[in-house]
Amino acid sequence: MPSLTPTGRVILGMIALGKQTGYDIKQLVDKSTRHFWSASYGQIYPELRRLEEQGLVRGQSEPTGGRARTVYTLTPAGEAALSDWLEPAGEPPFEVRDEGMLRLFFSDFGTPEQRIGNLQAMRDSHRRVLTQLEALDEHEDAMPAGPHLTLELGLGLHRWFVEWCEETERRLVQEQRNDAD
Amino acid sequence: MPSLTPTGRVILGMIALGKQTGYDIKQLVDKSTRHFWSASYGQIYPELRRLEEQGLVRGQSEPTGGRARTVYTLTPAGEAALSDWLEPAGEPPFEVRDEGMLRLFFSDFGTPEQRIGNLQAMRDSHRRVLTQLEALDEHEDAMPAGPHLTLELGLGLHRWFVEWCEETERRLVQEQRNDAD
DNA sequence: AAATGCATGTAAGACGTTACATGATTTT
DNA sequence: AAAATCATGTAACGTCTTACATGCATTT
Repeated sequence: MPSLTPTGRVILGMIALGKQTGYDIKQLVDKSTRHFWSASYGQIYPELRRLEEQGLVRGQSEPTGGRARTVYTLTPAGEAALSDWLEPAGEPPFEVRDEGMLRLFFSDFGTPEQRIGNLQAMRDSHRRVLTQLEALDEHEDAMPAGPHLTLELGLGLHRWFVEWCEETERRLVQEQRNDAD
Repeated sequence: MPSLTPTGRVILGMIALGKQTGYDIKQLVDKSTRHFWSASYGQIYPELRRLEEQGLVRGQSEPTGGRARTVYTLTPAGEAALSDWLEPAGEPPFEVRDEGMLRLFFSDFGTPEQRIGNLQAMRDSHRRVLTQLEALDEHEDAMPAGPHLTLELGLGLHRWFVEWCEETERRLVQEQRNDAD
């Protein structure tokens, strides 16, 4: 049996959470896991069909009026696959792709102003994510423990990032002033 | 003129830093940017040729004894492209793919032990990265400001992660005890 | 003599986004 | 009547990893 693809993992979980259509799944991904795990329609719909072929989900046509609609549920095999995957296993893949950091890394080839500008751009982008996460945090009470944990983690992480950028910016500005003397 | 591909960006910068061969570039990527920007041989070698076609780098054959070796340098156009890209521009792409967090997110479908186990696995993986970064930090003095900044950022980030995991683990264990009463 | 490091490369496939297309339903 | 939302899907393209293959040079 072929193992779950990356997008397959999130889909299975989202169906377990009660999301029924590809559209629903995408909505929730954008709202809740986007900051550490994203997915696009171009992945979701084909993957749903693959999961069905593998017998992990079952889709039933349930139109809303004249609008086509396929509702998915987990099969017992799907529940088992989700359960298996939830078992802690070695180092879980962790990846970051941060172009702001890459610009910082090569910032010796630019001006001090560019370096600080890039730092500010990073700060702004983390602030923006933070604002979005803070909006979600207001329905905190209606949230299961798992989603709540990752929300807290995201909030803490981006707050830390913003602070680091601010602190570093102050330090660089200070150093620049000292050099001017 | 076609814009720089993701891998193209890091290659151009690495050549500017004095790395001459595909092999050298890969070594430095693994040592220094891996934690926020990775690249594989399968990308690097073809991309070097594309960059040459675009006139951004120039390759010259400089064998070491009987061993083939191609040494790359930036052309003026390549320097300009690097310089352009270094200019702060909007929100720099930032992506995280964290399977540990995804497991946490769905942890309501598992046992409390699994949740804690996954938290510990996350902690361990961040500790491992931390150890690697700390080893690099010892040659701190010989490091340009840019690379030094990103190293500090990586150290702080993974330290924060480890602490968050530890703190959360304590809290979860505590709650589990309370529930047992 | 063997192991490690230097050096280059490719083929296959997995993974992903973007942009486009379509049309019904609900809200304003 | 228009705009927003619900709902599904595909084609093209871009990107990336993995696994494999090759062979010289240097160190042990």
